[in-house]
Amino acid sequence: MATIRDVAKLAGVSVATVSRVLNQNGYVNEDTEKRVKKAIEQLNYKPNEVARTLFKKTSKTIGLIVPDISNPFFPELVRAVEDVMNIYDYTVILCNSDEKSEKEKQYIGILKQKYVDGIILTTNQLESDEVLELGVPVVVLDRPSMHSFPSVIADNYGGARLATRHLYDIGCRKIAHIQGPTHVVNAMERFRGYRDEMQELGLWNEQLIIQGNYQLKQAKEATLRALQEHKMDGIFAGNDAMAVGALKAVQQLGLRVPEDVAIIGYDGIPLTEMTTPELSTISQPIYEMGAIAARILVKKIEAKPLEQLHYVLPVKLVERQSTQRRGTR
Amino acid sequence: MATIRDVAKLAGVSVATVSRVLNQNGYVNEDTEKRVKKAIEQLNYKPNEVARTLFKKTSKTIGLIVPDISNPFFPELVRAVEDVMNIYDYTVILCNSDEKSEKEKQYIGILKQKYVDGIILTTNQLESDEVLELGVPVVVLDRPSMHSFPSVIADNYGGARLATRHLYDIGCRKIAHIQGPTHVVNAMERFRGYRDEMQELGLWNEQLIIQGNYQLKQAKEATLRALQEHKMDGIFAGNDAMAVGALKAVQQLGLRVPEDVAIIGYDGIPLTEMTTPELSTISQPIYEMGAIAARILVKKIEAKPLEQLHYVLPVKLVERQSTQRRGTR
DNA sequence: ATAGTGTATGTAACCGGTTACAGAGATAAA
DNA sequence: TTTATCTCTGTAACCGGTTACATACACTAT
Repeated sequence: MATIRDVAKLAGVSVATVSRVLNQNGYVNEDTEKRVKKAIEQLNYKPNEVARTLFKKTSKTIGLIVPDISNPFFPELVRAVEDVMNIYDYTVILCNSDEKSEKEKQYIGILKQKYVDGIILTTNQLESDEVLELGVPVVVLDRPSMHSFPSVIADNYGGARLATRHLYDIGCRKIAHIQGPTHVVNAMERFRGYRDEMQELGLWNEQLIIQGNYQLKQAKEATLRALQEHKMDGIFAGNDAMAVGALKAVQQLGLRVPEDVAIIGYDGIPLTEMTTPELSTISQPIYEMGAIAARILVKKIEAKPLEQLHYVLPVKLVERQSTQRRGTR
Repeated sequence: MATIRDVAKLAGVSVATVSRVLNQNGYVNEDTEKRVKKAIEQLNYKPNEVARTLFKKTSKTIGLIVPDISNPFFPELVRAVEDVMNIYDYTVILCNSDEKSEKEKQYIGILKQKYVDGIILTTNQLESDEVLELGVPVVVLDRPSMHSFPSVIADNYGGARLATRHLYDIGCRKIAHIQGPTHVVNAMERFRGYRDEMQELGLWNEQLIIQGNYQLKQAKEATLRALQEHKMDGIFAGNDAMAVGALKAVQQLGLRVPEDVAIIGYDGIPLTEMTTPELSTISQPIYEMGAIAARILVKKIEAKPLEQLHYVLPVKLVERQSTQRRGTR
């Protein structure tokens, strides 16, 4: 690999001049510039990013910490971040934390050592102190913001009310909720939305709460048990995977969806279009969330002002077959 | 951030000694080592990876180029790579190429500038010259190897024969194949396996080939048309997404799966367990493929000998409801 | 004639590590 | 006693860029 000194020698100038040509700053004579450019071409010279990083203390790289890329919610989010960062010439280091603060801390340490310019964090485990101290721009994604970090989330509370209300509107009166892990903030927000809506409708009943832990299998098992113990005609699942679990449970007991039990999920991952019947869901603007987080991070890195610190994006009710009923009931 | 010189000063030694302590090489007196370690602790010193990289020309970072992380085949693969690389203290830069050689080339250039220690490539577009010249260890994943690069793939040809044979075994005689893009090598391998098996069974009929382009929607449309034109009692889809498309088409026409038309997919992504009926599929050891590719890359980086250059991993028939028939026919 | 400004380029320090090399003391071997 | 070897440590060059500073020349204003 050619270095800047090779280029300088070939062009008959000093390294400083080559650097000036590369970075388009300082004075350089037109002819000199041409000579340098020709030398660069001839040697197929590409500046060494590492040397540049060492001096400039900016690596054009960011860290993206997600719980688990193989959880179907995250690929689209990651894709969005990568797309936007690519536009601004940043590279993305992907880290899977499994929601373990151990791994998160470890990764944050490594990322700092590599001089990343910023970090996008999808987590709710990390004690904020650790993050606060890290001296690198951070954007919190899909989890409520800690302290003063910019954050991007969707309206979990509102979405949950929307889902619950939708089941009511199509005629459901015994509406169960399959709940995600109690330590995950967005799961609790969705639960709150469900509870408030149910109370307002005068339908609240604690027995209609099912624990699904955001997992298909657990949701299915728990729904099977619940269906045998209590009557219900609608299920609002805290995420789409659990909605599939519920769907399977209902079908396994010989009940029809949506005729006997209507089901609605949450997230709007592609999977919801693949089941039979297709699942209604509250769709989050996943790609947009990632894209906005990335853009905010770039702004923070470049020390530009943010128009807004906390973004709460609207969600959308997507009606599909699993909540399609003929008016009456 | 403290530097090695800060540590040296605090411990009353030279930077060379600190470096020796850090890297456990050269002679260092026990007492001195203790003093240095104490200073490191006190300053919470972490060596600057960038400076280290510049000198050593190894960044403990690799590049992973996939077509599109939001394609459900890849998250598990990426996860596997990340997991294994993490064990060996490597960090992973994720790149989405969209199968465009433009983007691939661009990324490869950037990765080189960042001194990545190796690259895992999931592609079939890149002209091998470009890759050959890049002077960085490369492992080719999920696509047949180019030249002398190590490669990890699953047995596409054998899997396709297995799928076709399975449909035959459960009684199907008019077995259609939904084909992936003709420029994608593994799609063609699967087609070849289907064709050879069909010819051996004496069932070969060109009219039973459906173009699905690896896309759910296109597969569904094409299958709808095909079902109206030709009789068929079995469908082997080139990937799972297209199998879902076929399933939807069959159901939309009021036919039953598996009674009227049996369906089998390919890949074994989690989605196949979520449909109703659940989809039979040829399951590739996705995680293992990623993990092996990562391990090979580490070996190449560390210049250790490889036991094997080309890995062709076995696939597995996963029988689910979509091909479940009562013996006779 | 002189000072001031803009243009053009080079020298060398610097970023924060690693390591070749040199030097010094201690110990063992001849 | 001399020499060789081992242990321990420091100095300084190096990795490949960037940039502060110095220098030099051309041109303009006074």
